[in-house]
Amino acid sequence: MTEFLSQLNPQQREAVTIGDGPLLILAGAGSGKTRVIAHRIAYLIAERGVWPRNILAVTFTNKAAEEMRKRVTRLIEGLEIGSAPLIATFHGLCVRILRRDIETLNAGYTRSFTIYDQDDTVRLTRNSIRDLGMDDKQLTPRSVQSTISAAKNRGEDAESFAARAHFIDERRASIARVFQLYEERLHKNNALDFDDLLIKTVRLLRDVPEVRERYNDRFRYLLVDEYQDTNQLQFGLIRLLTEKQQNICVVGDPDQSIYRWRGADITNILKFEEHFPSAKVIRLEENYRSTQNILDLASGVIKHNIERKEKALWTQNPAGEKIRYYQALDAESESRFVAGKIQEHLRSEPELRAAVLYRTNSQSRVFEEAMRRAGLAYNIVGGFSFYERMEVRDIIAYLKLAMNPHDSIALQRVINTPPRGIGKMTLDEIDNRTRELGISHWDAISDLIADERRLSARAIAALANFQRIVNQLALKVEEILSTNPGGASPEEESESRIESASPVSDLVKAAILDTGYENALKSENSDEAEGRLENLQELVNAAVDYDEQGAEGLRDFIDHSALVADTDQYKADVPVTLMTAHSAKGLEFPLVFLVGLEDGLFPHSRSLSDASDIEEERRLAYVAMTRAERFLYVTHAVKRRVYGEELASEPSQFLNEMPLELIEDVSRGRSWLSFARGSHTLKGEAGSGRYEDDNQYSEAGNEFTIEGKSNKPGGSKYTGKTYDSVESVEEFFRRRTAQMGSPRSTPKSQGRSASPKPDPRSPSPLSFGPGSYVRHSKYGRGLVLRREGSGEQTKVTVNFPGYGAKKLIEKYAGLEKD
DNA sequence: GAACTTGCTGAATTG
DNA sequence: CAGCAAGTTC
Repeated sequence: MTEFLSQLNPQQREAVTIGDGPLLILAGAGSGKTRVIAHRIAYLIAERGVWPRNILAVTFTNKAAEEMRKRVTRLIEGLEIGSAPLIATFHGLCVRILRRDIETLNAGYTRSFTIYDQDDTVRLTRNSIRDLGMDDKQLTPRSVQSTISAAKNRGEDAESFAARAHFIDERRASIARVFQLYEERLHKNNALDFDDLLIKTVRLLRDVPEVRERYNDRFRYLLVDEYQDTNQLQFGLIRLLTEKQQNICVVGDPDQSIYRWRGADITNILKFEEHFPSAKVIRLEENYRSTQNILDLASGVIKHNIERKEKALWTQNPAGEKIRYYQALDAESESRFVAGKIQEHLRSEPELRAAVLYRTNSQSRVFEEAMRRAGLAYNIVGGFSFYERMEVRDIIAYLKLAMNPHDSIALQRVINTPPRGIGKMTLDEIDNRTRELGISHWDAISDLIADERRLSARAIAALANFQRIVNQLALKVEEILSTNPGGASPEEESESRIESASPVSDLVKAAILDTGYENALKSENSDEAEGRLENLQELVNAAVDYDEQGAEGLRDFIDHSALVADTDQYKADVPVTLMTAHSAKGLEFPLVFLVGLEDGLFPHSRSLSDASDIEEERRLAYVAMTRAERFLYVTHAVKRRVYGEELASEPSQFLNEMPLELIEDVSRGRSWLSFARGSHTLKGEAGSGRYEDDNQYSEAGNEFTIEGKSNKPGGSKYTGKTYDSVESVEEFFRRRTAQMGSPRSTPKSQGRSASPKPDPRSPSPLSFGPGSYVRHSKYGRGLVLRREGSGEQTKVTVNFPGYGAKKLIEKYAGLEKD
């Protein structure tokens, strides 16, 4: 059984076989990270006699968990083992623990709590804002919810948030009030949001020693994947779970930390050895995935991060093809290029799998269309997943309601879906009642029906109808619950019961039929309704998987629908996969297209103002590039529609950070790259000197510690020219203007690119067009990159050497012509 | 009360 | 260009 060790290199083998105690595996991209975890699990079971149920492996995504499960199963196939190791996502693990033990927390939650997903929490936030008499236009539910979530992730509760908010500003104080009401209502509804899943679990383990003890005994070996992305709460969870045994093995790569915005704390991995003093550290630095060229390209980019420790990732793979670069006119032509290239590759290698990686989900649509036109089978990961479809969520809401009619969010969602004559007036009345008596919406309905005076007979009838529907469904749930006690001992089960072979899917069917949902769709008679019906059929199919678990299965099924956010299980045999760079983490493809490499898109505009945000973007680009095994294409478009408006877009700075000698230009006509090359030789700098590091860091060895944020560079870190550098931008504009003048340049569309929208209305004397120099009192001399808006709101983006690009309101910036 | 129309504002990444 | 909310009409 040790034969599987022979497939590993010495470092991997050590990581797999090393004994108990804390272990940190620093695994570069493509170094066989998942493989090592899977092997370690198998090794623990097969060679060290660890009981599988004592092993817990935690991942971030369902996809990763799935993959891990598959690999482990393959490795331990044929062994006589009674149980399987638990491989789950953080959230999945928490649900599991809470479903069992939350009541011991004595905080008023019951084991049948509901999970609110993003959609639910935003609704709840909106309700809270309104009920506090605030304006949900000034305080948009979405942004308030994300502020709340960020606070919860920092470990702040409503009270401490409020205490601090007081000193900040009015807006913050308002959010604090919403926060409080939001929490109150979650609690009243016996509901937990995603953050609560972690928070409550940590609290449970912290406050209830018996429970902590039990899980410490149960999970004697804990393995964590993508450790660089853990946040404070997850760290807390890990520490509590390993308190006793200290058998904690984490795997991660600081260069692939891309979830800071979600509270991920990179110091978790950087300080692992401080947190677990007896920790051993193993580095995996040989890359098995990519060609030398791809690796060099990715390294060339990630090198520009300052908050980083140099790492020696290497490969024995051949240099391979050059990286191909394409400059497209717009998003459509970009997608056409990609589809065309995929076809070309498939012609010579029909088995090749391709991935198209973009920064934002909204980019997917164009590619989807291009694939369809090209007749390429594709699938999309992320974006609107199956479980986010309206009709699917409606049916789930009915099921939730059947299990817990006091779930007000679910109730509000479906009380009049399909339309059954419960209108605004009636709903308002229910709301009033709810508030007056401090009861749930469900109770308010009974109350109003009994009252008779407050509503018209017609409204009362409609409410009674709704009540009947939910009750009927609840009754079915109860029936099945009593006849199919999932999880009960087998003997008990075998006697007297008319067991349904398909309890869960039957309930889903009932929720579709008995609520009038199906009829409403059928009578619509449209293609859209047709599609929805198909989706619901699909939902029933999905439920079948849970039938064998009996009644417990319904709970699991509903949990699953909340926790499976990405369209998991992208079929590996489909030739093309479209997804965000984030979703691609952990995957690999022979052929990769990294698209939309434009300033403001990738790196995303929201990150431009903050240096460490840019660094995270760069890591994201690094993740994307290192997904490629053999062929990598990088593309960008010259213009793109944003908000339905066509805007000129500049090449991403990341393009300029790529070692240009590795790149082959396959654009039609002159491109940014030919410009970049031209300027390069013009300056007569030696190719190798271009990205020279004056590195204070690369020599410092392989300590994966951050060199402190104090890295105030006297200048920028490298001496080469970046896209941002004043000279290169200047040259770029010169080139562009020259190009535009030439009669052979592409007709009409190109005229807009150099200066987006010269506004005819405000020929202000203070207008600084792109390409001109300005002087700022604080930042000094800079070059105008872009100009947008008009009149009072004219904003200019100016690049100041040493400070980076700043967006300024022209009117207030006090700029002078230089 | 429901269906339709207009008008407005606002998208990053995920479990 | 969306998705949503308020306004309008039947």
